[in-house]
Amino acid sequence: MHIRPGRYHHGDLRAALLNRAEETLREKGPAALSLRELARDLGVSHAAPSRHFKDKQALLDALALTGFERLDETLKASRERADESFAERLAVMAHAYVGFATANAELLDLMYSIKHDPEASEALDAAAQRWSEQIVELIGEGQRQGQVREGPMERVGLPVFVTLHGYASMAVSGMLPLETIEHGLDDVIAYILQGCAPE
Amino acid sequence: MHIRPGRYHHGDLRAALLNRAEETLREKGPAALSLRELARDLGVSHAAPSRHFKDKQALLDALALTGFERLDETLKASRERADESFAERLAVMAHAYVGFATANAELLDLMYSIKHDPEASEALDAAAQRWSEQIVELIGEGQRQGQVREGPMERVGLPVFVTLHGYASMAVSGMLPLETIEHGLDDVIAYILQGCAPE
DNA sequence: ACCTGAACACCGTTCAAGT
DNA sequence: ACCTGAACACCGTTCAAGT
Repeated sequence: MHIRPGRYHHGDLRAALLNRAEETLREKGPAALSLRELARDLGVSHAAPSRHFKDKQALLDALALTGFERLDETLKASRERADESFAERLAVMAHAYVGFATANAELLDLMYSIKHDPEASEALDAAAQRWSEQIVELIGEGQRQGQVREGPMERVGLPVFVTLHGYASMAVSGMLPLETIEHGLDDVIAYILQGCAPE
Repeated sequence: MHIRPGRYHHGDLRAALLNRAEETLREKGPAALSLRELARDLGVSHAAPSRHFKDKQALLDALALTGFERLDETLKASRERADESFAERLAVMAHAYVGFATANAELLDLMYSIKHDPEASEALDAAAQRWSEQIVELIGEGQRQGQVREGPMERVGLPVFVTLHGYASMAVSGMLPLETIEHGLDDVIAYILQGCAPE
């Protein structure tokens, strides 16, 4: 078990905790996530995690943060695969977001869960803001190409944002039949295009 | 403490548990909800709840179900306040749904949380389906009035559904600034109207 | 039928103490 | 700096027993 001799069991217990937490979140759900079991899985004492996360909520917040970072990377990568037409770029981003959401359902739930601890959520808010800015850029391009109505971003971009988020959220919560998820997104994309087009 | 003599402490412990659970959910969040504390609050032993809910998840499921029922009533009531134009009816329903969501944020989160216990969620699925049928009716009226494009409901209604749900979901999760929530909905309604209009 | 009380196996968190 | 071990106050769940 000598991953890095001279540094106890782990070279990076913090990262190991986050990785393992995401696995059990995915496999057994949020209710089954316990700090003590995490510590057991990693072969450290049950008190060890407290050196890296002040409490369980801090670990969950950090986990949600990594989710936003990976989402951001996923969307950035997807944009390089898109051509220059607004419709195509919107479609690529929509599929990328919904794909991430369904592939990481429990994590997405955590990322958007209510923060009843109103401190420490600044970092999360900022991370959520960052990915919404990818939509802002997309909408801006659409406006320059005349595919999207003029107006301030809070008014023009918000509807697009909530539509994508709503689709992903419904898919994740299991309220949409699986075949609807597969075939419904293209209809939603067409509706978004029409909804934000100049009149 | 004789609420109903001859029937122990409570006339209806089940209902009392659900009521108290919703209060603490609203006031202290889902993490603070414990069966033992619920029992303590109601003056019964900690084992009493198990007579009415086989485990904690069963109580949460029942609570979510009451949420869907109240949502359904709220929406039904709102429809009586609307005139006959599609735009007006859509606006009334949108405000009613978003109003319910923000007034019952934690409960809405619970209603749409992932069911990692895939049993027993049939009743919840059915309840969610019931409120979506109110949108189906609305869309059907819009189609008959020529305000909404023709087509099967899964294709025409789904985009409207996910837009409203996405807006409510963003508002509930705290990702939208409060003033955006207030002023943004009317823009979203206009966008929905344009998005599902005949081309 | 409905509830109690004790018991069991688990938690999260803290804190002195070790290396 | 990083972790351990014991301790504390809490859980959810079960089950014999009471009324």
